[in-house]
Amino acid sequence: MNNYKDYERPSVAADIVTFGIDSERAVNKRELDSKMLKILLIKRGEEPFKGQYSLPGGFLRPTETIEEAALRELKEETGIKTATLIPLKTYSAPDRDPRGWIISCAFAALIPTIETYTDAESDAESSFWVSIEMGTDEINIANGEIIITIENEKAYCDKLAFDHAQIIYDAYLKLKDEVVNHDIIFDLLPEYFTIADLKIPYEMITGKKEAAANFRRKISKKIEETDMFDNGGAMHRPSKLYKRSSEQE
Amino acid sequence: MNNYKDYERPSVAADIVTFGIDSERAVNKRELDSKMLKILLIKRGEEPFKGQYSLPGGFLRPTETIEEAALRELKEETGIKTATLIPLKTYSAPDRDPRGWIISCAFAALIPTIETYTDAESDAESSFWVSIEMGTDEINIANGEIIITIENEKAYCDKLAFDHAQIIYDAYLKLKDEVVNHDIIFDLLPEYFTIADLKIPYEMITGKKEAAANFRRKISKKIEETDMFDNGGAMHRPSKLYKRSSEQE
DNA sequence: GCAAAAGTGTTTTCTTTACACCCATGC
DNA sequence: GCATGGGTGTAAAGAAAACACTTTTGC
Repeated sequence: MNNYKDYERPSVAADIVTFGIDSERAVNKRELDSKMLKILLIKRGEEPFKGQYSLPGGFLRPTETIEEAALRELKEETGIKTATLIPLKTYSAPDRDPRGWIISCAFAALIPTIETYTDAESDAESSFWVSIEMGTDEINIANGEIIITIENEKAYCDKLAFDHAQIIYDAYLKLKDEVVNHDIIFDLLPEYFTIADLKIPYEMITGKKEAAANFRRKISKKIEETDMFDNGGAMHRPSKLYKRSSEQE
Repeated sequence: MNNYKDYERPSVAADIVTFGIDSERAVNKRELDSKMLKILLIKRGEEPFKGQYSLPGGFLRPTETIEEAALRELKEETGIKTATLIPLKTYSAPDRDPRGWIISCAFAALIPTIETYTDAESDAESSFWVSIEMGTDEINIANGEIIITIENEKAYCDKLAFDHAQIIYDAYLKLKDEVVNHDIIFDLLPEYFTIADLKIPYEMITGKKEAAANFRRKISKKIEETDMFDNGGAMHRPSKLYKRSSEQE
């Protein structure tokens, strides 16, 4: 083997698909609060892909790990200070970036309910939350403004820069897999939550409706009752607040 | 954002934890064939970590993806031509390699039964298969010659170079997770196999014994009968050979 | 009272677990 | 015959699904 310095080196970036649940208080007291799964995008102000959307991200520095780089960029570009990071794959097609040889370590980042994180704390003008919904062969982003088409596991979208359509698709699949197999759903919720807070995002992400009584039983081992209640003045019985069960898995 | 060329660039390597099932025909006809989960290691002939063990791997080239780099290095260093690659995380601690700033995209690679791949086809003198067994707080490699100690998800071993002890530990956990949740066990088997070929590795990897009758039922939906039988002259009823079910999941 | 969602109970179905038993083979 | 692992049957226990019903709230 030759000396490692003989080899050309790529630039290494971290790109982040940030997921959050947006809870908008219902205007009409007869309705449930509307909950949406959202991701963070950036509108690109410069070339390449000027005017298109991209994921927050940036380059790895010699003094940090790639996870630290991801969190640093997330903070710089969106104001978010803490998040659960889930590593996705590394995107390394030689032609994925027209600027040159740049590979990207992609992450999914999960933050507890969005409202507590945006506006007040955000120092980023350019990043914004958009809704994301998974269909059978497409992903609908920002209520139809951005549509990712899926064909044979490949994702296409001409409004998203680089291979970010593919990264978003892969991130969504990973999120779903983690929700089904590893209780990661709790990382999208605040410390205290109602059963509905848990059930609605769960159904959106997995794409499957659950009967209320059955869902309650299924997750009962993973949560603990508190003696608090939540009722946004809605016209129905108040919901008990739960927290994540303290026993380890 | 500045021009990307302003940033210093790391060397990027791919390191591979190659898993395979080694089936040694039993000497005594009264015994079952012994099956072991094994991984591929390399004895380092040069500094750093001269004399210690490391994973096969090498540097990413500008014309290939990191997956292609992993498969190329696997072929060059071990003679293995095809494998199922599972991406692990990227290891990027700034001080992980004493030679300089080198980050590593790690992969698990799964190959069908070892014997068909080694000796005859291998053009690598330096790589070799060693057994791997997971205990509660340690990993036993090569029948006790290499012991990885686990403490709080951190892996330590002074016989393994770089952070490769940690990579092997993470790879094992990932393999286990994939076997439990995603039927990846079939990628460790040849096209035709007996129920025992399936059950023994499954139990070794998951660390849980399954009652034979129940295991058979559990996996019955995922396999198809053939009209072939396998009996290495053993003193018991011959085993029917099965293949993976052709229906997609 | 009424609508809406929270929450409980019951029955049915399916899957998982445990265990008893028969089958085919080489010696 | 006998030991060994391959393979089947069956019953109990547990989890998932379906559905009917009660509770608490704001108007």
